[in-house]
Amino acid sequence: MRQKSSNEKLPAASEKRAGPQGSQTLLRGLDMLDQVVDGPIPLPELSARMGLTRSTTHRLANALIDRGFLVFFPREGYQLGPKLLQLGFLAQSQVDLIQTARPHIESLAMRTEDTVHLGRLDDERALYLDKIPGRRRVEISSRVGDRQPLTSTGLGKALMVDTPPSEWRRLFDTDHASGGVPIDYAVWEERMKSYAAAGRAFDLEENEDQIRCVAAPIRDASNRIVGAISVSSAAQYMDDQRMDALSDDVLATARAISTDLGWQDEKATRK
Amino acid sequence: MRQKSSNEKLPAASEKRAGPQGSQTLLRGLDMLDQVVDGPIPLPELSARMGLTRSTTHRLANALIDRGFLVFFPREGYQLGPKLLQLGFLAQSQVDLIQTARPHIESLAMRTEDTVHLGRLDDERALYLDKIPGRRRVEISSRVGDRQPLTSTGLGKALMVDTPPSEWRRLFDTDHASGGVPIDYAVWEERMKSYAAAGRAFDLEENEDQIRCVAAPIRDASNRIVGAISVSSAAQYMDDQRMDALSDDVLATARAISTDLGWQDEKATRK
DNA sequence: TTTTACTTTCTCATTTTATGGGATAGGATG
DNA sequence: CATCCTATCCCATAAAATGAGAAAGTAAAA
Repeated sequence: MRQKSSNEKLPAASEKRAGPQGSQTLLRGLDMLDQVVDGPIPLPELSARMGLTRSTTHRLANALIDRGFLVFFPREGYQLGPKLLQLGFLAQSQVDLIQTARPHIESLAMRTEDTVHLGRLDDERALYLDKIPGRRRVEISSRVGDRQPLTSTGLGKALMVDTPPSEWRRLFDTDHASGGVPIDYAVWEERMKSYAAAGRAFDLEENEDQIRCVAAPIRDASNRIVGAISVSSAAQYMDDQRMDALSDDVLATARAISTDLGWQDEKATRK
Repeated sequence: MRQKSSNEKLPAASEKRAGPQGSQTLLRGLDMLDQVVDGPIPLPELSARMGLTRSTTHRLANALIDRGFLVFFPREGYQLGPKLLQLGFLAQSQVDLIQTARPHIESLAMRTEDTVHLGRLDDERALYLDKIPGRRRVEISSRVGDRQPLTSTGLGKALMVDTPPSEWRRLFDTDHASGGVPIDYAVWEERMKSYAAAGRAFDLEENEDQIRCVAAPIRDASNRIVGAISVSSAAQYMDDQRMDALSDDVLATARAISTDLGWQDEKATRK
C-alpha cells in the first residue's frame, strides 16, 4: 500500500523501521510525533514526511490532538501537545537512575571483568549508588553510600567534565584541604582539561594506591550530568593502552544509560 | 466489536471517551500510557483496566515499547519509557506561554468585558507579556514589556502566592524603597495571607488609583508558577462582590492555561 | 466586493489490518 | 516434579483503517 507501492519512487526518508506488525496505526501515530519535534509543521508537509495521504495523516493527527499529544494552530501547523509535558514529567519521577543503569553496568562489568561503579553528585562529592564487583580478585575499598572527593576519583572527575574551569580550583582546594596525597594543581589541571575535552575521565592511582579507573558521565533529557559510571581495576591490569581502549566502551555504556534517561545525541537530533 | 458488542453489559469504567473514529488502535495505544502513570503494572492488570484481551494489550504494549514510549520489566510490569522524557523535554521548548494563553485570555476578556493581562516573573518584578484591552473605556496604563512591582500589583501578588512568607518582607521593602504610595506592611501582609490561601490575588487600587484587579497564577507540569493572568477594571465596575464572582472565572481560566502547559490537578491525578 | 489559491475537513466503498480465542512457552513457587 | 501464573505466539474472522476525491473553510489577490 503506502504510496504507489509500484516502484518505490521515494528517496529513502519515508521508509521507517518497521517494528512489530499488527499495530500499523499506532506506530504511524507515534512516529508522527517525531516529525513534529522541530516547530509547527503544516498538514501537507507532515503527510509528505510520513509518506501517507492527507486523509490518513489528518485522521491520525486528529486522534493525537484529541488526546492532547499534539496541538494544532490553523495556518501554522501541528506542535507537540500538553499531554507530552504531563507524561514527560511523570516519566521523570518513575525513572530511577540505579534501576535504569543496572543492566548496562552489569553487562559492562561482564565484558571488562572489572569492578563497575555508579554514582552521582551529592553536596560537591561523588556519592556511590551502586557497585558490580569484577571477576578479578582486586580489593576496591569503596562501598555503596560512600561519598568520595570529586577531584581525586575517576567518578568525581567524570561528574565534573561540564563544570566551568573557574570552579576547578575551589573544588580542588576543598578536597585537598584535609591532607591526603599532595598533588600539584598545575598537573591536575592539565589532566582535567584533557578529560573535559574527551568527555570522560581517568584516575591514576590518585585516590587509592594501585587502583586506576576510567569514568564517563551520564546525562538526562536536558543534557545535564545526572551521574557517572566508572570501571576500576588494579594498576597491573590497567596500563595506558587498556585505559584508552576501555574509554570507548565506558563512553558507549554511559551513552546507552543516558539514552534510557531521555537524552539524545545532538548529532542525531537533526536528521 | 469491543467486547461482546451485543448488550453493553460492562459497568462503566471500561468505556473511555470515544474520540474521533478511524483510529481505534492509535487511541487505545495512547490511552494505555495513562494507565501506566503510577508505577509498574503487569500485563493482566493492564488488559483488565483497558478492557481489552491480553493478546491485544500485549500487541499494543509491544508497539509502544518498540518506540520507547514504554519499558517492560519482567515480572514487574510496564513503565513509562525514555521517549516520553525526550518528547516532554522537546515539548517544553516548543510551548510558548503567550501563544498558549492567547485563546484563553481572549475569551476571558470577551466574557468580562475588562482588560486582561498576562505576565511572568522577571528579576523579582512582574513582566507584562500580553494584554487584551477590554470593551469598557478604561485607561490602563500598563504596556506589554513593562516591569511592575510584585507586591503592589495583582499580577505580581498572584506570582507570589507560593513564595514563602519569610521572603515577603524583603520583597515588600524592595518595592516600596523608592517612595510610592505608603502602605502599612501589617495590612498588606494580612491581605497577602488570604490571597495565598485562596490561590488568587486582588489589587485594590494599590498600584494605580481607581484600578482594581483579580489575578491568578499559571502553573506548569511540575506545579511551579510560570506566569499569571489578571482582569483589571475601574473601581466603579469592580465592587467587592464582583471581585468575588470574577475569582472563579479567573481561576478557572488560569487552570485551563496551566492544563495546556502540562499541569494537572492533584485531585484529578488519582482516579 | 469577487476571484483565486490555497489548507483543512469529510465521505464512503474497498481491502488491508487489527482482533481475540486459544495454544504454547517460560519461570517461579511449593 | 507438579502447579500456577505470566508472557508470547498463531491464525481465521471481521471489523477498522485506508485513500481518492469531493466539500468546506480561509486568506490573500484582483
